Amino acid sequence: MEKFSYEIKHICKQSGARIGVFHTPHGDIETPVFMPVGTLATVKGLRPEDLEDVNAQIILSNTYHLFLRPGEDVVKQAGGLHKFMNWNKPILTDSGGFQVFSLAKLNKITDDGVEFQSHLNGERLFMTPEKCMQIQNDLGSDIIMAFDECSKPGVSYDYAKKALERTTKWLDRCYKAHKNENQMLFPIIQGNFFKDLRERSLNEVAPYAKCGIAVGGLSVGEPKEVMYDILSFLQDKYPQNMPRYLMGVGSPDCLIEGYARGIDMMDCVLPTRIARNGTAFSRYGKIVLKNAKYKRDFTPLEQECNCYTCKNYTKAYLHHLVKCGEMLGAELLSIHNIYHLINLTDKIKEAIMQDRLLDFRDEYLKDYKL
RNA sequence: GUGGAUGUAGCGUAGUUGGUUAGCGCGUCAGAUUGUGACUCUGGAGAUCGUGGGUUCGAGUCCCAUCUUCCACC
Repeated sequence: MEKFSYEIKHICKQSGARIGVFHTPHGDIETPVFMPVGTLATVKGLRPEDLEDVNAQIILSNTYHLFLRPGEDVVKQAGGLHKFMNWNKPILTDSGGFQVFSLAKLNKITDDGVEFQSHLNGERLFMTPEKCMQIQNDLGSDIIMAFDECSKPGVSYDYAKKALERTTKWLDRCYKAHKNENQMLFPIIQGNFFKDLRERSLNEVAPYAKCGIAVGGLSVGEPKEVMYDILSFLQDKYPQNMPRYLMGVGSPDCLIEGYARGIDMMDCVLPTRIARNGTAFSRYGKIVLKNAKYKRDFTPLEQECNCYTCKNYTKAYLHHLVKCGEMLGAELLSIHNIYHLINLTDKIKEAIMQDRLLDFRDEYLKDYKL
């Protein structure tokens, strides 16, 4: 019996957005799904119980970070990532491809792999597709990502082409090195902002996609319209019978726009990062809790929100916590922000079910301040 | 009462032999954050330099008076 499969339950007639169930060894995931990010084997500020409370179905963790600290051997010895961090639902690990480019001091990219310096201590290290697979195999996540090269916005056509070709070659090596049938390998589509390169990348990596494919290299600083345009272009070209994962997105508006373009899975650090800096999502836009106008606002972040934070705390209290730099403020805001995106995804599911996601988007964005 | 010290933004302070628009930290106000280096980054507002007079081309800086606070002595 296959350990992974994807069942499509409904396709929105208006947008093409899908509702489905992704079966994995650690349980089913209803899509569309928003995945909170837990880089260092913890979603910052939330206990696993909190994640359950906000209805998180799957979380993300990170190969690059866990490789550097504590080391994949430690996680393996602990019995795998699920046991190590006490989270028994599905986990997706990012490959470290992005981090090697965004965090580490990059020394050299060759066809063989990437030489980089650890952001922790400057140690020179070498990452290859094979090493990346070995680390993710040891971590024991359910979904593992291919080691890719995420080219930056603004690079030349020729460089973007070279990066996508290398990504495909590395994918082939990932595929050959990966043996664990309890882990699904997601290929990643690159190609920067050139449509023909995107299409080419999709066609090259699709044969390696068994139950899931990802779009990388977007939401890296380009205008949103550029991302939406690429996503629209790709929408009818993906393999149909598997989930599509848009990496690193997003904000509430990006979630809606992404799902409306046939994306099934997204992840983003935004809800937890802005929470740590004192900002909350709301139906009408961001709430910056630092602002003085909340000093005596004894109402919840959102009256109608059912999250733990909104049910028990006022904006005045959150304002106080944020102003004092108290960690509870970051925790409560993280809970709310993740709940907000997951709850929004639930509303989107309803709209897909009713074949009216585009109407829903227009209604939603009309009152949403970007 | 006498002698000494002190006074610069809400708080703490820098300011050279007198020399452009009085600098900094905290606080304050507002923005940013998208496959995560938690507690970050960017920007704004806020000072008739205790008060009054004098010297000087020019005074936070020098002189006189006065007030505040603190210390010591009677």
